[in-house]
Amino acid sequence: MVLDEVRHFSSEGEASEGGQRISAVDRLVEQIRDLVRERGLGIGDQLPTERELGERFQAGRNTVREALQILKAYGIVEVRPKIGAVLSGQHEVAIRKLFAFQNEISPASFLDVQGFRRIIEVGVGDHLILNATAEDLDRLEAINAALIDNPDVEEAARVDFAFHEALVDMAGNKMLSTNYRLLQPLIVQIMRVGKSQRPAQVDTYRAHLEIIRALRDRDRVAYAYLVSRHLEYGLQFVSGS
Amino acid sequence: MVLDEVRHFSSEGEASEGGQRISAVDRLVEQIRDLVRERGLGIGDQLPTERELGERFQAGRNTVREALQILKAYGIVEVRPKIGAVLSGQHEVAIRKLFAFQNEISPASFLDVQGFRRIIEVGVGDHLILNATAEDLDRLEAINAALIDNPDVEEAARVDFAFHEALVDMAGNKMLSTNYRLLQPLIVQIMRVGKSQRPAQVDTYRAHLEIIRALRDRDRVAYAYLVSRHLEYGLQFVSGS
DNA sequence: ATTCATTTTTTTGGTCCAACAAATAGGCGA
DNA sequence: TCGCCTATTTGTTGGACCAAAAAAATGAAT
Repeated sequence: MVLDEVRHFSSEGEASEGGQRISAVDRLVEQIRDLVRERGLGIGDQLPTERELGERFQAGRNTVREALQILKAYGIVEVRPKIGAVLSGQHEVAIRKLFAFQNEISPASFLDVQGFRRIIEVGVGDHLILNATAEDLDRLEAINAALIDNPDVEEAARVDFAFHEALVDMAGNKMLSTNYRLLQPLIVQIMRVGKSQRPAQVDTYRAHLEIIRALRDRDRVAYAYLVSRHLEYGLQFVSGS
Repeated sequence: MVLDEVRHFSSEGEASEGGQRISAVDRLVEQIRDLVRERGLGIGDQLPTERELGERFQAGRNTVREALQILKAYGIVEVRPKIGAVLSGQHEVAIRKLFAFQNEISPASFLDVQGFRRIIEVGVGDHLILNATAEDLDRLEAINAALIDNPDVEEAARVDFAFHEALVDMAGNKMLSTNYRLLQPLIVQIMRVGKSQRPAQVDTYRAHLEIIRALRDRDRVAYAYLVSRHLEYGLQFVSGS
């Protein structure tokens, strides 16, 4: 059965500058982003319904849906039945998820991750030595305290990460914190391995205490040494090649 | 017109453990990933057609398309008209794109990015001082040479980034390189601003030369100082608050 | 007859629509 | 106040058509 109404595509002027033909879906992604910017929408605000978006931007509902899937994968929106698409603050989560999407752990990446951490955590030392307040260090100690008598390996690994995360966050650099958190899944996995032995857990607790003490003493050499040693310690659990 | 064949959904056992109902699209994403794993497909290999995937996994073509949009957003596949979906090695590119998706440049993030770079680039110093070969340094100089007499601001910024990227890559840490590259769009934008003035471009070239010299001399103190100063130099072009 | 260029056919992604299923917000009544 | 009902909206499917590109068929020239 032939439809009476035939749709005519690509009637737009086809800018002289060639470029690859932009798909309707990609165009919609941009248009929806613009819409959000125009209206100054924030997290929690909701977008028009799929049908409305389609009508507004001259696109079919399936096309709108495909665009929304992309926005969803990017963590920009979250779609709930009946409610529609609402602006979501899950952007960073999406990045993290994507980052760990096919990053299987290999012995080599163990070394890489620890090397990365060493550069970061030693690197923030200068700033921490100068600017860490007593409250900051108390907070570190509070986090560290949750490490002892924690029978759950998974939970202990999480606390361990929280300690190092807090350390990095104290540098007050958003990019730094974001990048460090990106490796969270990998780091936690390394920690999980280390935490399976009980004595190791106590060693971790003590190493953290020493690091805090170095910060209190504003001893940057000791800090750098202790952090390096602590991270190398974690490697001993990796079955070497 | 009522369809003769009525589809019956959710006939699968509905695992006792509640959990949120998995959408058909998400299920398809997993199934396609499994398919790739099963067949041991690598980059460049192509997936079945959308219609085939739909038939194989009992899903409509639109559903398959939505799943493919997600895989595409993740950089797992690349869809070419007529060819179909082919496995893509653009995973990292996708991460980078996603990372820069809503990271608008603000004066604050300028500072953040430069601070992050300082920690990284200074941090790799120890390794470079010890392990950089003459060939490595020659390569750096070759890249740097492309900086002079380059009238195109965009191209000069790219070369500038390539220099710093090579520096970081020389550390031989994949995680480090990946994370550094993540900031590429932001860094290049900073550089673009700096390159708009001609004298700044020459200054950049000279600063790079000094850094290379410090590495040749295996002078770690000079290296750290020069890198820090070079990165701070870039900040002077940011219109302060 | 073979080879190359051209035309036609087929295949496949891109887009849209109509229909129905499922979920739920919001109204309505007990 | 509580529970039910309805209307609306997303979730999913099948079908139709278009455009582009590959594949196949055709034909001409050597």
